[in-house]
Amino acid sequence: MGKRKENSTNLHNEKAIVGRCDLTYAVCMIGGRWKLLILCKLENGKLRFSELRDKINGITERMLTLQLRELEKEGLVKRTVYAEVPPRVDYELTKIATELLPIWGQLSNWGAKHRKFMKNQL
Amino acid sequence: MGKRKENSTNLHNEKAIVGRCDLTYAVCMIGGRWKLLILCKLENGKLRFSELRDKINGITERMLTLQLRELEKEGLVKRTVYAEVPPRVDYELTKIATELLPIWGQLSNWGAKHRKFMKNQL
DNA sequence: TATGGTACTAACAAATTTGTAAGTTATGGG
DNA sequence: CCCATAACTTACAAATTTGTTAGTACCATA
Repeated sequence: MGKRKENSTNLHNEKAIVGRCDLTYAVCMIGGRWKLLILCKLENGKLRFSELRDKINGITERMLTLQLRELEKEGLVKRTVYAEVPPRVDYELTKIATELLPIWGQLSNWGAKHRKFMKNQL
Repeated sequence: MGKRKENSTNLHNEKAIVGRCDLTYAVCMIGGRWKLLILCKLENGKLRFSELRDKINGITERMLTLQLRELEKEGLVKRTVYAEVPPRVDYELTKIATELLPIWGQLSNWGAKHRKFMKNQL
């Protein structure tokens, strides 16, 4: 997002953990505040910047841009720019990102179950 | 971890997202720097505080405490205190946490695959 | 010539998470 | 009485993420 400081313990720890653990690596990849939401919106096909912005309640253009840029770097979304005026850009999931979908389904089910479970604890 | 500020846009956004999306809810739950590592160490049974600390390279006692406390609140680990001196405390996964294990397996595989894929991009 | 729409970027501020360093508690053994 | 030990706390500082506000470029159209 902003650039990170080289030589911080923080960065060092993160690298050490992510470097060893594929699970943490995978989870870090989708760890930003809005990333999962963005990816979910793209499940059914391409969307342009403004469509994403309008579908995601509360996100600012800055945040949308930042998270899309990261997702792009990570190879999870593909960005296509059309040479038009006014500009048009669209985003879609990459192949490897779509392979996450079934896993998300399961995680999501688990989440729903956990949520109910916690409610009953009150 | 530290208490969060009521009425911040930040908190508000998080609540709104997590409130609606089971997937984000599930991912947030394991989102701290050290949480997955801790949970993984507990896969094979109970461990005491000092054992966790020693098995997790680079973690400080403060961080270990914080993350364990959250995991406990979230119902993912169970904490047991023995009335001894010096104190003894151990931690174990709860039932609902163990239901995540197969999903982690898949995510982890995906992570490994993605990592290879990215290497080949260079 | 002024306007409008789209997809951004820049500068700054606030909130949140993570790390550092130094205590604290209680008690059994010497 | 003093010390060691395990499992924490506390106060503070640094790093990182998120949010706010105000711009930018482009050119077809009015």
